[in-house]
Amino acid sequence: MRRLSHFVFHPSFYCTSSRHSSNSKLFVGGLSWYVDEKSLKEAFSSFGEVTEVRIMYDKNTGRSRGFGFVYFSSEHQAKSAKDAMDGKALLGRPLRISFALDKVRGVPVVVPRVSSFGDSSS
DNA sequence: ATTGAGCGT
Repeated sequence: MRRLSHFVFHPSFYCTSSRHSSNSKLFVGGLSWYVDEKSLKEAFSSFGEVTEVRIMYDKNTGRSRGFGFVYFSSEHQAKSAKDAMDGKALLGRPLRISFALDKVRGVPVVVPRVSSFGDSSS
């Protein structure tokens, strides 16, 4: 028996501490440059509850970059949608679905709180 | 106007 990679890493491997990890976030690529968020949501709503759909658009031309992100209510739905829609085609183009990374602007930044005003030496 | 792997404010 040829044993392929039985090592299935959890998507949570990339996130060490987060309320909403990437396990519920799906990176959808290979999208057509004419696909809208609503169309993508409609295409993924059949596999789970899509809470949010974000497609990256170009800042200059305004066209879609051909990739976006799909937010699911649960990891189960995201995984199911990925396993179901990954490899399929939308608007004539095959979709590339994978778990999104933890790229978020709201990074927990540590703010040094000065609780003592006795520091007069700047 | 076009192009086709990717990971975003």
